[in-house]
Amino acid sequence: MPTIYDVAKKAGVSSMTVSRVINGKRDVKPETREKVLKAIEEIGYVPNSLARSFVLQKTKTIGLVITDITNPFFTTLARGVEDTAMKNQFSVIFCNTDEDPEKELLYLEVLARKRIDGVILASASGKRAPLKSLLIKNIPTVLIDREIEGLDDLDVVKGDSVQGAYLLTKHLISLGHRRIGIIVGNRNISTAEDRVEGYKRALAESGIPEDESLVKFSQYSREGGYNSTKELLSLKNRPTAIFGGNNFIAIGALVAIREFELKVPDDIALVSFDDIESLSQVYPFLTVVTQPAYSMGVIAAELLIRRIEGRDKIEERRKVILQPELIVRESAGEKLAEGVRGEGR
Amino acid sequence: MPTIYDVAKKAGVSSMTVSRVINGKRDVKPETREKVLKAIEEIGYVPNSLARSFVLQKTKTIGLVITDITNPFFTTLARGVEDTAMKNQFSVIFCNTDEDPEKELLYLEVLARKRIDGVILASASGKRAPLKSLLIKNIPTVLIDREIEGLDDLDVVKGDSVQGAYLLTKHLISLGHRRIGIIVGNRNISTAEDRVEGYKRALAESGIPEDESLVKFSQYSREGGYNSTKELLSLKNRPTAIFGGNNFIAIGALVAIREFELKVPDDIALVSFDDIESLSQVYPFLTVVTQPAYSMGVIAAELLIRRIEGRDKIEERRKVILQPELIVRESAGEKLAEGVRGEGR
DNA sequence: TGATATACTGTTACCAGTAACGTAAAATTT
DNA sequence: AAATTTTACGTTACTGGTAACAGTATATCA
Repeated sequence: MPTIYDVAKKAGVSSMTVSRVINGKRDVKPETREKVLKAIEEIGYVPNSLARSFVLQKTKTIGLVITDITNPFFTTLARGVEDTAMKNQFSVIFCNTDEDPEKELLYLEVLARKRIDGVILASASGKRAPLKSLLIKNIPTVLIDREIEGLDDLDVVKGDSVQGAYLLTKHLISLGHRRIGIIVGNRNISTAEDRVEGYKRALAESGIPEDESLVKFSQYSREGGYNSTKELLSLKNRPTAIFGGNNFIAIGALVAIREFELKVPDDIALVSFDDIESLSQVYPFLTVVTQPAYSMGVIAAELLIRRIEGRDKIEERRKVILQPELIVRESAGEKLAEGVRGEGR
Repeated sequence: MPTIYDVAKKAGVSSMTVSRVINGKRDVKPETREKVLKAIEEIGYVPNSLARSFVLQKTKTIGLVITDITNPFFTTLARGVEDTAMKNQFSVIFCNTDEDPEKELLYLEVLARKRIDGVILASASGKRAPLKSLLIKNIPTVLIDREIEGLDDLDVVKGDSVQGAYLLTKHLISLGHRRIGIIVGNRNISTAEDRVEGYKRALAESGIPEDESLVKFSQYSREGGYNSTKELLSLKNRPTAIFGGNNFIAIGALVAIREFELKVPDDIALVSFDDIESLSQVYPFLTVVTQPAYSMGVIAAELLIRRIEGRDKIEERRKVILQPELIVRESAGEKLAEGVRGEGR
């Protein structure tokens, strides 16, 4: 593969002149520029950003570490990150951790070795933070969706899980539900705790006593939703509504509910944190709280890139909290509820 | 950031010895290895793969160029690619072209500059192939999902679109439909042509005359599906069934159908090429032909990596064609159809 | 016991760019 | 016309690894 020296020789100039032409620097006579451009064309020269990155100590690449690109929330978020990166001439390396802290660590190590300029991280590690090692190595990092305890100096872009869960729970309560099961992810993950907190706040506000058997810290996955829902449905005093802590949990819950030969919303209500766009467009059924995933990705990427480019040198740590939105559809039995509420229950 | 020389000095050895330890080469005395490992630990050394890639001329990175990660088909495919890459210690840079050949070209240029080891490409360019320039530069490439005319020497992994469309059309015909509208992507894209071909083959086999007004080369997007469906529904002689050329088109079609205040499947049948997993789990309604997207990603990545590692030196170009599967659900009016067929229509 | 093989470690050169500095020629100022 | 500035280049050194080769010390062999 031809190098900058091949071009230089062909054009009868030094490699520095070629370098200047490629990088659009001034200090090159127009005729010289033409000569060089022609040589590049003829030779079919493609600059080697590897070498460039190596001397400049910047790679124009960021890492995106999420749990699963297959989750529509992260898909959309990833799209926001990529679009923004692209706009700023950055590339994105993407990594799926599957909620496995070890895999996360492995990926971060790889990314650090590649000397990426920064990381956007939806961490699976939560409280235990072995990844500290990495972050200490001074890679600019923006946490997304989830916070990490003990790393309070990092930028964060996330949704307001407490408020979202509060809204959703309130909605269920307003429809007459008093026994509401909630299923969230692993206790280590900040969103899991936050969503339970919002849920409990709504209960408290309505004077409904907490029942720990209705609160399931499980996994943010279909299996998690499925298993925990079966547990909830097997309770002597079965809940009348289930709050799926994310979209995958809600899907798993639905499968379990179907297995119990129950109907949503007639026999049991089901709501979800995070929408599933492709579903809602076809079948606007699930009542959900939705987060601006795309914006989240965009904002995180912008923040990170600004940090990388050093435009934010003086600035303090940033924490961006985006507000969720309640979208009422049918899965909580809204129509039925009209009547229930009408009876002044 | 510490370098290999810092480690070497600390351990009292040469940089080569450190290099050997890092890369697990033999020829290092156990005690020396220990010394080096200790120094690495103490200094917090992270190898610089940038420098390594630079001298070794390989980056352990592949590029994944698709049209839109937001499309569940590509999401799943991407996951297959990433998992396989990860397993082989490769990273993945991902790129969304939005079916824009210029963006595609831009990305390929960036990837070439980064000296990635290979590309997996779902091209938006189709017949015009400006990307030839890139491929000529000898980057191992595997085409995925779509072929490119004139580039017959590249490996391909794709679904059998002709067969898939044939199955789906046959199914509609078996349910009594004779006027079937089909909407696919841009004519440049191989899957668009293939799907129309399969559709026509099924029609011909059943002695149904072609009607070009029922064949829409549009865009593989919701808007494409939406607009073309409106056109189809505005025909004097409206089709009784619509074949969405991919999942996004089907979603757009559904929106348009709803706007016309038509019911699926009572007033009109709708089928789709490519499933939408999160939808079908919640609401198994759409009758579809589905492709093994994950496997497609895995196979493409394996093929590419084998090529990169040179294990396939002698081997000819590979073409892997995966078979689609018809999943009959409700959106083509299957139950109703029983009756229709019963009447021997 | 000397010759030869083996195990281990170091030296040198190179990968493809760019920053920083240097310099000659042209342009401008005095 | 000489001095000074500006323009347009070139030279050198360096980025952090590794391949290839070169030792040296120790083990094995004839």
